Amino acid sequence: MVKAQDTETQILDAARRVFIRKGLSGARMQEIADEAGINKALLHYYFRSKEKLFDVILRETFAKIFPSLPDLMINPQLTFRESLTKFVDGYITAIQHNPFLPAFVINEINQNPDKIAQVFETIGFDGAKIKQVQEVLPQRLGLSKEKTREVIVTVISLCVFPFVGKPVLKTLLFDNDDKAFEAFLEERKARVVEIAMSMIQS
Amino acid sequence: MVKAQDTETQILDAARRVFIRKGLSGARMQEIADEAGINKALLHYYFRSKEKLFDVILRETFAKIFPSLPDLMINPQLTFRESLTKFVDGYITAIQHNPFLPAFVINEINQNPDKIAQVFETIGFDGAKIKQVQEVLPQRLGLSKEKTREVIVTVISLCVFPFVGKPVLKTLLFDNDDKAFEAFLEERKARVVEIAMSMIQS
DNA sequence: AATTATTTTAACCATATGGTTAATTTACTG
DNA sequence: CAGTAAATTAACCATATGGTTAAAATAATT
Repeated sequence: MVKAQDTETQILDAARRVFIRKGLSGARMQEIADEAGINKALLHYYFRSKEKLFDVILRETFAKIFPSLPDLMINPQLTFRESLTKFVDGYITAIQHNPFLPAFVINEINQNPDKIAQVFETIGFDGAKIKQVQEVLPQRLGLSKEKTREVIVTVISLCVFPFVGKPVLKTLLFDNDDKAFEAFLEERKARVVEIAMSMIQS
Repeated sequence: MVKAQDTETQILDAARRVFIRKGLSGARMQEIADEAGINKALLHYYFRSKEKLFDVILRETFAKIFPSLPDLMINPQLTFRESLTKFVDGYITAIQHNPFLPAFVINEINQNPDKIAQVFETIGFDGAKIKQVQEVLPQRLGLSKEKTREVIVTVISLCVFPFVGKPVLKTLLFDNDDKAFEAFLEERKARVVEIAMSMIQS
């Protein structure tokens, strides 16, 4: 049983790469097996079916892409501005390391919205925690529930969209210059905080 | 030849629905044929292959989702605020009528970024027009090229992201209340303008 | 009406694909 | 080391899938 854990990990690594690149319907079990350097039957031996394997990856990816939003409010040692800066910085940096995750999640969730409930539970975002976010954050910001939602949607939109829209934005605004686009994302971290703060003050 | 045009339209209507719902790899020629109420061979008779049919839909969809950005600057009778309001309003409304287009475009373009050049040309966004946007708009706003990009990315992010992130946002912030989410989008039209304007003034 | 051209369909075809199985190899245990 | 359990593989299988074809139906032309 020395190789068991190892094989499982190899499969997950390969599956992650292939699923994120091609999506559920675009991925091929044979391709995953090849990329893992193992026999295709092993995929079923360890994970039973394509769907099951996919679900593991989807949940795992979800966990990566939903950083602890609660951190935004739970830490009372920091001012809100500091919390927000930390959040935006960490979030954009995380996506920079996995730039294809957002498009992957968006696509698969839109394809199968019913999965969202289970997936959220898997990562510990149950109803209780959701309510917590919905109630504690407005209190801390001294804003209405509605206004708080505005701020959250704004922050997330600004952090995530540039990554999913990258091919188009790069073509339209950056003359396909990768370096320039990366630099832009870097500057954005501070800018997003400014935009959000100005919403709160007004 | 009375039915020719009609059949072609029926195929396109069906293909649009299926491709946008399932994407290129998820769509099935048989499903498109069934939805169009015709024999599968007709799909190939009219459009040769799945890819060719898909490309027609992708280009068409692209045209829908890239409204005349140039309008933002060409019309000098309006103040910039008025232009922007018109743009944001029109853009969000357009997406409201086709809420799945953004996720579709994002997914397919990320899957195949090389297609972006041809697709852009098809809708008349050639190099010349792109340069025009990049140069005229900063001039009109009295901002640097960089700052102008910030504003554009912000506006597009804020307009588009809520639609692609809808399942997640609805669960997380709106207790899955569709009505509430729609109302939020409606309010957003004005809010997005405010955010963009405050960026310009500072 | 007869002939020709176009449109439509049913039946196929080759291949791809997710999944299974029986046998083989490797690792573990007494 | 023999025997058992777990891991791995090659060969299959049933079905789905994009695409083709030859014949039938419909429309256009003379």
